Amino acid sequence: MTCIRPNATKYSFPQQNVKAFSMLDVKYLRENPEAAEARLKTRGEALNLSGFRALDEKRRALLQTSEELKALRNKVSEEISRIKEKSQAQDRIAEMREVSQRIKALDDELKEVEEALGIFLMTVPNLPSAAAPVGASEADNVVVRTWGEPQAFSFAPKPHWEIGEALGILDFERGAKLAGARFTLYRGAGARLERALINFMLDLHTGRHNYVEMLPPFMVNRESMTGTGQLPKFEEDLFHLDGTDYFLIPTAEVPVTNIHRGEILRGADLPLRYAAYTPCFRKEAGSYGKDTRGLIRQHQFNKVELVKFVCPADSYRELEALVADAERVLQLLEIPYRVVDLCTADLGFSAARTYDLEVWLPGQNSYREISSCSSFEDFQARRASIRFREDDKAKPEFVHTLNGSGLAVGRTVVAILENFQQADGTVTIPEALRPYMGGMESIG
RNA sequence: GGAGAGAUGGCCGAGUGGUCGAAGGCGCCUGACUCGAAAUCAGGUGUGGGGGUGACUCCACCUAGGGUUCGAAUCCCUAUCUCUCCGCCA
Repeated sequence: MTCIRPNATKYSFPQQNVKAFSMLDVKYLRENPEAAEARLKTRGEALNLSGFRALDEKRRALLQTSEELKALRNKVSEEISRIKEKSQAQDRIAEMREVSQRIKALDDELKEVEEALGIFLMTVPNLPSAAAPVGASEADNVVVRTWGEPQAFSFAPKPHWEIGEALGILDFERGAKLAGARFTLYRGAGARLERALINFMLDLHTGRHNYVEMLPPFMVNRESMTGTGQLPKFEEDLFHLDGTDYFLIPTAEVPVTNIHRGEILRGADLPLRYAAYTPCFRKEAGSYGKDTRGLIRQHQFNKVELVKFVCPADSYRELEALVADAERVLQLLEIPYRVVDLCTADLGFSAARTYDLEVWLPGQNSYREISSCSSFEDFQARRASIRFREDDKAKPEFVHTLNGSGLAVGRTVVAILENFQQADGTVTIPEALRPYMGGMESIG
């Protein structure tokens, strides 16, 4: 049983040099610019590192000059302190006044260079894992395995919005009245079904998969959004609360990964596995025509998220286990799905490797994403400064972070309605879920 | 929302302009003693960034960001967070 020992887990909470944080390893970029450019190119990122290298060199030159002057100032200031009669130190004080001014000028310039460097580095996506299939588009994703047989219907299966409306459990019109497009009102057994799924998933992951349940804030600050990679590049996808610096979370990944921002964890405590239910809020900018009907693409939806902090050596074994944990939900619910290995071109900004779970939706005669499980390697750990010490004497190293949906709840409702619909318009409730539905066997 | 107090290393806690990266204690590591352990004694014990093949060396960091000064943990300003009291509230 994994358990949280706050005092043991929180090995230390250092003041971190947040402004110097880098997303990709600066040393790696400095020493292997061609390799980095080539790998980024596989994800469609045409990047020229020459500007970066020029800035990097300028930074080091400025730093050296500034530090030499600081060493001088420290030395002379100490001499001044030893002189009893300050009138005898006037010339040196004047000299140091000038040195200080030069230092100030150098540091101002250095700050500008570091800001430019920071802005550049913050917007460079992660390097794809060497294991990720190289591809040019979504079409090059690789289906790794398929589970379950899409059932043959003796009638034309309906899309979930028709089923839900007919049963009186999904009300899209009133959702739109209350808030707008892409909002839905759940009613009666529909609301119960959503809640049952949340509890079912959390119980499974905490009870059988050894995750610790978390219930984080649903809005976070800018630092947290930057730590996981949503900012600075994707601000237009986020809901921001006017007059504050809070953002509504687009996924529990953000608050849960940032739980350990700025911390040094104990190697013995790894891996840490957290499960969290949260609503998720997304602007869905740029998807105007897509999935306008039904629950597939909402501004607000529920999700149970799995997050792991692991030793780099265990990273990919833990990713496979994470995928298996998410798959288990669909297996218990008896919903056919397939696992897709995303190609380099389809990877998200922060991800190094991603498996998507796609459920079969008979109402749409296609597989649709219901979970996305990724390893970020040390990308988020660098941004958020999350490290661990192998043992008490070891140097801190960056952890690897992983996360995956386990699962998107609204889309699971979609999958249940469409896969378990009956000819008479009712929907059978999967057996595993019935205890969570007060024993109800079917809706309608 | 109003009034006040505070934020120092893994933890506790000193420090109000110079030799302070920071006393002391606790914890931890190494060594001595021991059959072993405890106790005791001695030494050590932060992070990041430059430079050097290396021994090593320099710089920065006392919540964060500015300022004053030859010199700032220490003085000034701002922000954040914590605590106390009042008001309000699930």
